This record gives sequence, structure tokens and C-alpha cells, in this order.
Amino acid sequence: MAVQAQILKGTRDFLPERMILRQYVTGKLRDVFENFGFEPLDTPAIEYAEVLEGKYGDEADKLIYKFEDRGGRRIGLRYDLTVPLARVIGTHPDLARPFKRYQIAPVWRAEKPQKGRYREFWQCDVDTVGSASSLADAEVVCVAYDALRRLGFRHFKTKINSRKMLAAIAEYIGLSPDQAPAVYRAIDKLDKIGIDGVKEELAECGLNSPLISRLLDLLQVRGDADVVLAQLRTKLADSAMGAQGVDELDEVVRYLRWLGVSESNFEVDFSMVRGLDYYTGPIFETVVEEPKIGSICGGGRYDGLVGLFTNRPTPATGISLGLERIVDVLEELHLGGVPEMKTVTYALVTVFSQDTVGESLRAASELRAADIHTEVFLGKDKLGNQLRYASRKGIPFTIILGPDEIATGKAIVKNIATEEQVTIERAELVDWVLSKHEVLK
RNA sequence: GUGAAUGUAGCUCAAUGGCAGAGCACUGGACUGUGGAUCCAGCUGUUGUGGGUUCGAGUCCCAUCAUUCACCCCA
Repeated sequence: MAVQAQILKGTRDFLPERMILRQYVTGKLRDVFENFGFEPLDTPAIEYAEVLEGKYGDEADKLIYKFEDRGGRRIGLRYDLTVPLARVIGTHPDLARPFKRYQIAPVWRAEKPQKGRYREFWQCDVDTVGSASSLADAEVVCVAYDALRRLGFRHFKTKINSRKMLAAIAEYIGLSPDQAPAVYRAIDKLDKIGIDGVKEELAECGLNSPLISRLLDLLQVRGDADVVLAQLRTKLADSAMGAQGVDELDEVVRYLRWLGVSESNFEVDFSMVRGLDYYTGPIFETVVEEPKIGSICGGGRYDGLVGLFTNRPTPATGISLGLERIVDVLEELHLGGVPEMKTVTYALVTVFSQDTVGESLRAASELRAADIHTEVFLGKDKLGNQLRYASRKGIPFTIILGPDEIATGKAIVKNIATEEQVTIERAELVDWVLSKHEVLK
């Protein structure tokens, strides 16, 4: 009886075809991240549980995978890439500031999986530690914008809000710290349950109707960034913190324009909240309109988090792209520019018989020397099966070297997709394949 | 953590409480050096698991496990 070939709920195998797409996506992201001067970083998958605990909020804390090792140490699997970054700054306080890094790595959350949600998934984070400038906030938003554009995304919107504006409201209403999260959550549901739904939820939070009216009034401010900010400035005029939040967003928006981020891809949205506790300033979240898969990108400023590990206040801001959601959307939309390679192999050299295998191997070596990914057929199958293998795997070119070709100094190259087959001089094999190779490179 | 739906061949799915089937895939052949098309033949099962009702259960009931979807929360 074989062992059950089962994988854990919410986890997945990435078969080659999908893995090729994932690598394409992460490759593009890496290019964009480095283009803005962010440096690569990696951290352990496991951390001391205390490092992770108490950073995300009560709800999120419950979703941290934890276990005890043989020495009785309490271990946690990383829940995101932001807290480990804060820990890195504490571990290596001498890093030059601002410290700009990116990290593309898996994180784990003990949630119940559903569409677009997994227990093991990859995040692609870009963060700047040690800069309080709004330019740092705008820059990470711009990085995400560039990355999505370069992947072929067009219809997406980055919502921008400020925890300071939200806090101003909480303060004005007189919410206690344990009431605030519930109110935030109700606000955040606007898209999902509509204005009346939010009204009900707020009532359940214990707010009286004048307060609810004021909140709903704020939530319904819509329009261009400038218009929204101007209105919020008026409506939040009685709060110093609120005014500061508006000023900051004003700066972020100005920088975004200078950076060339299209007006159609961002908006100020007072109803966007984000769940994690550690955010302190501007917050961002990017949603794709067409397939409703939730947000593909989120982040914000967290000026208090790094200080927990360093004893000195350290401002920081960053953004995180969700790899699986991006890949899911790419697959669903079939966006142009995404290569449709099913295999990394470009050429298959067939083997006619034991007598000719040497010729096949020599040809394969020549192709590889020219950086053309080349397989030699492993087996003694008849030619039909060898072509069948190439066809099933989607290998673009098959090289046929039988006794006839070898005797006359020729080679047959067959394009499996187009059925075209040409006989060429054996000596020109590499150049011929190389000339076709350009297309896919 | 809460709720709902679904578990039958490698995959997708059929079968009124009455002999477990089809398509795809796979293997061989038609085709001794040409795949993907067509035709022929073949292979494929503890109906998720454990109980119960019944003359008889894939089908009804209970439990359990798994998967999916939704809620909470989130990438």
C-alpha cells in the first residue's frame, strides 16, 4: 500500500508549467524592485514566536503557525515579511539608512483556505526603513504600479488612505482603543455590504446616529484625489492629527504625479482601512477590477514597528504584492506579453539508434554551447513516440538525425507546432536554431 | 472558529433503492524514419472511511475524514 500522496490543506505543488509563469512574474518584479534601488534580502522561515506575536492585532495573531522545538523554544512561521524586516534592523542596527530592501518569499497563515487564499503563499515586499519622507511612501506605491504595468495590468486601482485620518475620527467620536478596530472593520466593508450595511454595523458597534451620519458623510466623499483631500481637509479641520494625515497624503499624491503614476490608477479612499495593527500613516491597497479576487497588493507606513526591536524610533514604509493572486489574475486574463512557454526546453534531439546516439549527443552539446536549452531523447522509442514526447511537452523544435542525414551531412529540424520541417546542412544547425530562438528570448 | 455543498477509474462525470458505466487519458495495432487527426483492440474500481436501515445501498440515515465555496479575517 502506497503512502497517501496528499498535501496539506491550503498548500499547493507548483508543476513546471505554472512554475515557469511564477518565475516569469518574480523575475519581472525583481527587475522593477532593483530598478528603484531596492536590495535583495532573505530571512529565515522560522522566528522566535515572541518576535512575531503582538505585532499584527488580536485576530491576526491567532493565525500565526506556532510549535515548540525539541529544546522547548517557542517557534513561529513567519506571517509576513514586514515583521522579520523589523527584526533584521534590530539584529543589524548598523545598516546604512535609509535601508531599502525587497524580499520575495513564502509566508504562512493558519486560515481556512478559499478562493485566492492559501495557507502557504508568497509575498513580494518592498520596504524603506529609516525615512519619514512621504517620498518613500510614494516610491513604494510607484514600484507596485510599475511592476503591475510591466506585467501587463491596466485596470487596477491603488486606494490610498491614512491611519492618521482614521485615528482622528476615532478620537473625535471618542472611541476607546478596543472599540476602534470594530468600527474600522465596519468602514472597510463599504465595498462589500454598501452604505446601509455599514450603517447597521456601526449601530451594532454602539455608535449613536449623529456620529454615524458624520462617518457616512466622510465615507461618501468621492472623486479625484485633490477633490477628496480638499473635502477631507474641511471635514477634519478640528483635529490636528487629521490635518496632518491630509497633509501627508497631499504630499504622497503630489509625488505620485511627479513619478508618473497615472491618475486613473490611484484614488484617495477614506473607506479603505487594512487589517494589521502596525500601520501608523499612509496606507495602500491595490485591487483589480475584473476578476474579483480581493486585493493583490497592500502596504503602508509603520513608524512604530521597527522601534520595538531597536529601542530608537525608526520610521518605515513598504508595500507587499501577493504572488499567487497576481499569477491567478494573469492566468484568468491572459494578458498580452506573458510568455506561453510550457517547458524550459527549446530543442529535442531525437536518437535513431545506438549506432547514431553519438551524433545526437554531439549536436546537443553544440546547441547547449550556444545556450539553447536542449534535451536528448532518453530511451529507445521509435521516432513517432519521440515526436509525441516533444509534442506533449510543447518543445518548439525537434532535431532528427538518422542514418540518412548523418550520411549526407544534413539534419532535419521540425517545428512541432506548425508542422513545418526543413532539411538543413548539419554544420548550420546551431545558427539555424539560434535564428529562430531570438523570438522567444 | 461558524455555515453550506461535494466525495464513483489516472482526470471529468453518469447510474429511479435492483448486473458499477461513458468520455478523455493510458497501452498495443492499422503506419518496419514522423507527433497532434481517424479507425480497431485492450487496461483501469475496497463507489473517501466506519457503522446503521433494507431481501438488496454508489443511492436512504448517523458518524468521521477530505475537498470546495461563503462568513470572520486577509495577499
